[in-house]
Amino acid sequence: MTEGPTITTIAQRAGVSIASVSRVLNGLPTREDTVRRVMRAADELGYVPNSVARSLRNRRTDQIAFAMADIGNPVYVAMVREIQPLLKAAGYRLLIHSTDGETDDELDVLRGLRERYVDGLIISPLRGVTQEHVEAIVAARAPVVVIGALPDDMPEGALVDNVRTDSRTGVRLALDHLHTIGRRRIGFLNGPLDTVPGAARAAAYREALEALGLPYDEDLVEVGDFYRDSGARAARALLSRVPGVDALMCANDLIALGALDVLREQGRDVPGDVAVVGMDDTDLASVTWPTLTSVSLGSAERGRAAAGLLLDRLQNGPRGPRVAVVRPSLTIRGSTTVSQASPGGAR
Amino acid sequence: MTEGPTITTIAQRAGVSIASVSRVLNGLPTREDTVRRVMRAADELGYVPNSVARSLRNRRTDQIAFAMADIGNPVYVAMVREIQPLLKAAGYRLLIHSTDGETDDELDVLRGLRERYVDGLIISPLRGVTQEHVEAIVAARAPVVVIGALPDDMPEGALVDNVRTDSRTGVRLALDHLHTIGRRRIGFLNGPLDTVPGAARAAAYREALEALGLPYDEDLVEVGDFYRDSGARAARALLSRVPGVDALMCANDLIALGALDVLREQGRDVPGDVAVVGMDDTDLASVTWPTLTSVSLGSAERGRAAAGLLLDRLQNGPRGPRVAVVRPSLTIRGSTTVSQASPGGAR
DNA sequence: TTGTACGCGTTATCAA
DNA sequence: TTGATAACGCGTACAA
Repeated sequence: MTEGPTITTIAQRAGVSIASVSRVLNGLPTREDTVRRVMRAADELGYVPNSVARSLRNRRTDQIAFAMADIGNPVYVAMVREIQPLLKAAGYRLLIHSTDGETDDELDVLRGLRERYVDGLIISPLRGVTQEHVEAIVAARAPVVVIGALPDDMPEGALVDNVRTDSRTGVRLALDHLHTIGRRRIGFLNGPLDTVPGAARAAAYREALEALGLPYDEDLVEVGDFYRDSGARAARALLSRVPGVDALMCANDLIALGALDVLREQGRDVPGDVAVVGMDDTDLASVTWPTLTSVSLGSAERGRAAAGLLLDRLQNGPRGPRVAVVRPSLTIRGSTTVSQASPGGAR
Repeated sequence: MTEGPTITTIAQRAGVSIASVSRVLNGLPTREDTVRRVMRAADELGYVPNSVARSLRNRRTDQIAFAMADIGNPVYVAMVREIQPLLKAAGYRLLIHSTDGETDDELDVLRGLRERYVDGLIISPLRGVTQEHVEAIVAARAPVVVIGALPDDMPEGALVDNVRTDSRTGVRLALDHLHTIGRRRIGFLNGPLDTVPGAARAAAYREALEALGLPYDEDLVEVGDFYRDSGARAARALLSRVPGVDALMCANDLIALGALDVLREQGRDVPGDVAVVGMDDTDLASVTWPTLTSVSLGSAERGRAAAGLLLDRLQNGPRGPRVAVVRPSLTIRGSTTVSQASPGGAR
């Protein structure tokens, strides 16, 4: 009772061999009488197959892992939310790894693949895919989907698919919008430059300015972390350095929250005095006041695409590396449009 | 190369038996020369132990599952965020199950424990622990921690610990606060009554009113779902039925968001005309405008406590069922205090 | 149609 | 100190 029935227990009880039990349990053709006796015994014993033993034999765990920097970040929550039901529907369990964005932790996860405790992995490396990442992926012998940028020179043998977004275009959409509503002194609050998003968005900001014929002024740029308080610090610094700023482009929504805090604290009207745009279009964007215009990088779509690619590879066997690109879009809300900014009317 | 080295491969290469390989790998006393040869062979082959085989042999998976209604809910995110690092530090991997609050899915998870794919489970049943839950827990033979209420009559043999909060006291804190700031017509926006939190909070609301000597008026109560749009609907209904309401107690923060939406839309000042209190004290509460006073039910603490209880049981063997109670507290913000409500001054 | 026997990769016991 | 060997629970050739 305390140890749980196995097919051997059933075999004894039903008076047949373990092979017959296994056959019945797996629905292979068996004499009807045998089927009945086995099923009966299994029922009475409350038999449940041991998934570990099955995994050892079948060389598959029916588990998939998702590794990202921080499960507290709404972007990753959105991804998990899409990934989970897809995996579940396909019969896989989901493991979660939070890496804190530490490259070492990411490498541990990738190397851990060799222990074969999962059939595949979705990973979103925060600071980019290093040579060591690549080596670990090649050595993994389990399919990996990378959400984010991948080096151009991936080795042939790597079982890897790639889901990426185009934050360049994303930033461009935002700056175009700000330009359209008449803003010309557009500040930029970025995250760390040694992260993939940070670096990409920095470059994109310059490019977008150029395309708009606006000068690049490094006084308008502030670098911090991807958090709210850091965003507030950065905003404060930028506003005191360049009081005439009429728009703030923020590298993510949390930074934008911090910026909104400071603007409110200083009594500056949003978007009247300063328009604000966030990035990632998280749930937070519709909660702030004014609501936050934000560049959507399609977190949900990226999650879905990643799960889709992985499942396809798992179910339909080997295929060449693939890339899925999710197009960014701009969700315009109150922080850049007066109409929505004060629905209550005069107040 | 494609199949991965095992201890047998190593044994051949090192010219020793698999037993010796195993000993060396597990750090058991071995002749130094043997150690060197084995380690060398293992290194050269890039050996990594197969976790599934090890699990089969050791009867432990080093995995723990957390099952909750919806990973998109900030309450559960807060829990996961605490649970994950604790498990990781103790050498366990984390599996996530989203049950959508469906009792059937919860039962599937509980029954799935018999497949032995995890060493333990933390579960937060949305609609309460039914007789079927209890049976599954007893049959599980793996330790379970339930976050939420547990029936009084749990059978002896159940390996179950319990983490609960006291939402009665939580609601009481909120209503006391509202009463203190002079509110007397306190509406209540609740979630479904067939959920554990919904039922508990409904009762708590009545009790708290009574304690304050305020009459219970069913016109002041609206029942919907635990979501923002539902909260908005409920608020609209309540406000049109009883325009003179001077406070809204909301059964969670999402409902409160919806209420804030409606109040703003109707041009009612918060907290001047109507004070609002949420519940759960999620990250959202500090993002809204005005910021949201909210009853903290200690999601993070509950997560931590649950992980602690489970790990303790796993590491230190059997012990009687335990209960950890997390005390609620009230985080006062702008939606109930004028001072914080308009920091920008006259505007 | 059924049963025997082996292998999946480890760990642990028991002789030698 | 070491090697042969037996589990762990399941699936499946192969032979009967």
